[in-house]
Amino acid sequence: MESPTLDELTLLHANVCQALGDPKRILILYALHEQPRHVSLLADDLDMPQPTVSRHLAILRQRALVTTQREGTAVIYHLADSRIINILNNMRQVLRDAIAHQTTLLS
Amino acid sequence: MESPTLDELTLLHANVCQALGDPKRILILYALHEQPRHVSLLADDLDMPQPTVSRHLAILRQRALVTTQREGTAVIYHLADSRIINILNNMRQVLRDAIAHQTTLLS
DNA sequence: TCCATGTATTCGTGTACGCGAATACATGGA
DNA sequence: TCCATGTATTCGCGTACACGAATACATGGA
Repeated sequence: MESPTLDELTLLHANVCQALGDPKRILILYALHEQPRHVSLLADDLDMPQPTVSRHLAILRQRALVTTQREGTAVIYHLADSRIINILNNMRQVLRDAIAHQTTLLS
Repeated sequence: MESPTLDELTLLHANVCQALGDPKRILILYALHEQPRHVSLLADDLDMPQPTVSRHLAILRQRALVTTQREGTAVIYHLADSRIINILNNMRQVLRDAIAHQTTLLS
């Protein structure tokens, strides 16, 4: 494992942010924080097709935002780092404050 | 200004994350945190074409991540909320830790 | 081995993004 | 008004993403 240059780190950084840039993935991360789950259960709970959930989980896994653990035929997904939820919550608060300052976000 | 539903908030949340999901925009935000600047100076400092910087700034402005202030013909861009930098730094730390745990992020 | 359960992948399609190049627009001074 | 400076937008193109549908793959039990 090499130590990445600043540009490489910025690129990885952007990749992680991009992974967060989809509403379904945000819902998935919050759901996994509440309780690790296997794919089908997650699909049921969030009312999404199983292949859709699987694809999004693959992206999150590739970006190291979630981890997996096999259990028979099922694969349990966990949030990789609970600080991710803190980050998401912080962003949400900044967003709420921005809305409160009557920007044109909702147009 | 209405208060958004959970889904609307999640969508706005994703929009903000998506705005962070580009390496050039991350560099722009860090640069603006260091010092508010007008577009051309930012373009010079970051070695990007002026239209490119302008387009990225428009996206960041639309997502309420930066604010503007006219000064003659120039437009000074400011970071809207310094907490954004905290968030980015936190993400970067999580990313560094993930790399240290030898995931396959660099493949 | 065959089947059931659960997960991942492929295919085709429509949409959205990012860019370089060129150009339009806005502001202020002569 | 005309020009210079600085900023925003349009156009065309190539790429990347997200989806539904269908299907392939993996695991464990009978």
